[in-house]
Amino acid sequence: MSREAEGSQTRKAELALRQAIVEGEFRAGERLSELTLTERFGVSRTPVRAALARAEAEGLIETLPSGGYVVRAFSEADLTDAIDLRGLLEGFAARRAAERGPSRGELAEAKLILAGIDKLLLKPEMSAEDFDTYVDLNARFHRALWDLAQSPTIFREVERVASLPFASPSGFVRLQAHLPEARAVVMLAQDHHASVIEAIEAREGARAEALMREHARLARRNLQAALADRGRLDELPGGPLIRHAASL
Amino acid sequence: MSREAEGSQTRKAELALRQAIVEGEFRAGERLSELTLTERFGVSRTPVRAALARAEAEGLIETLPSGGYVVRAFSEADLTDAIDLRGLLEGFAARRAAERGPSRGELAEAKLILAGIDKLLLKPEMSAEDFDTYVDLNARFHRALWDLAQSPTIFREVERVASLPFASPSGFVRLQAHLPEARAVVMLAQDHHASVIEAIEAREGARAEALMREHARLARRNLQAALADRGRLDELPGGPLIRHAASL
DNA sequence: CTACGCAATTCTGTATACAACAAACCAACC
DNA sequence: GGTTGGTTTGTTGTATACAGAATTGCGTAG
Repeated sequence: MSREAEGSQTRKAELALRQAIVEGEFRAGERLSELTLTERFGVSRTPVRAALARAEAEGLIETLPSGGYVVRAFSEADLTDAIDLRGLLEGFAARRAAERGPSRGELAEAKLILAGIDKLLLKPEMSAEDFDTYVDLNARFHRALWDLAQSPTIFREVERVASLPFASPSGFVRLQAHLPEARAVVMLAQDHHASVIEAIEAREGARAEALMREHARLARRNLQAALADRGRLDELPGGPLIRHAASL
Repeated sequence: MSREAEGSQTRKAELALRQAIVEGEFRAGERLSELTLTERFGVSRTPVRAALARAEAEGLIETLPSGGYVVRAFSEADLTDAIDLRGLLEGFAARRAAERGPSRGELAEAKLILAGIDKLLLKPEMSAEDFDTYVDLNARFHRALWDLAQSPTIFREVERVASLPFASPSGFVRLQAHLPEARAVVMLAQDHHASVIEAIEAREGARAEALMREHARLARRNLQAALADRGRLDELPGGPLIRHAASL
């Protein structure tokens, strides 16, 4: 059976494992027994094993010296590093795109997404549904940007770094939803988006790079705000995996 | 049995597979049958499977839509992208190190390695053995640099990007060995090394970053030289995996 | 009450059997 | 001769049995 098949047991185990970890159903540092996961996911050990190997490659879990896996614990420094790394790679992608000079057609998709977000921002108030739409459009914009570098290698690595729930471009966006300044942050982010496309079009590589680096700092800002009042963090994807200075 | 154990069948398969691929024992695009590898490595399918999964995570092979793996083919663009990516991440590590300001003790190891390379360069001519020593010291210097950022996340990613044979800091060094300008390139590289440590010590983050990016360009220069006369490339680790414009 | 050692259990590493799928091949028919 | 159909072979996906190692818990001795 194909590895990418929807009905594949391996895929089933991968998705279930990923979801269980990200939703905090295991405590950070908890050992993941293959047999336990076998019962839980309703598949045999072989697919579970494959899922564990993949999760380790993604950085969600880590191996014990004596064998087996434990759920990884993330420090605050890990989070900011991951976010910065994402910004670094997105900045690189943007610079490459600018230096290469994409055609008008290649830029079309990104501009279309931008217009969609602009339209959302026209509304005086954003509903929860609007916010979902925004999260989706935001994710799509970032992927479109990665694609503009026209480099499978770069795409691969930035996708990888952004696969951690915290480092994802949409990772902390949801956290703003209930914050009063949410709208302002979204508008700021959208200005970054528009500026980076403008920079790419004008072949201003350094500017495009700097913009994406700064853009990632918005995520760090949201992270800081979330860390300030602890409660919010747990409702975040992957939130429970964050190890706090207090609980060290 | 531990996954890291030396005698582990999985480890055996991982090493054997990696070596076989890098040494070009498979053609690029060739399908890797699990059963074939099973015979070849003298282990069962389970460890072979684990080795394949790992090799895919490292980017040496890729999955077919219908299942199974094929040896990845690298275009020239893939190589330069991988090298640039390594430079980007090493630059980030260097900048982080500079901004953080490592203690004298933390810098000691890097300086020791630098001194070792300086000593090698004092000799009027470098023997093959000297070159091996240089390759080793060079690799150690780079790892020491990655470590100076004091960030497991950054270390992890730069190590990952540098795990591809071409992107490795020592990837193209061996290629210079027989070139007349080898000595000059090594001296240039060593100046980069010394300068980046100096920049880190002086907390000059932007300079440290720029230096490491430029440092990686040396690898690109070597790559260009190697591509110019095709013969040399095959004796390189991973060389046979490079797909040429001519053979497209 | 604590510390040490032994035993039982649980876990992972490994091999292998079985089933479903894909591709290649051959043959027959148009 | 080309195409289509079925068959056959090889491949991967999955489950599971077995062995060795690690961990846990208990009992005992100090």
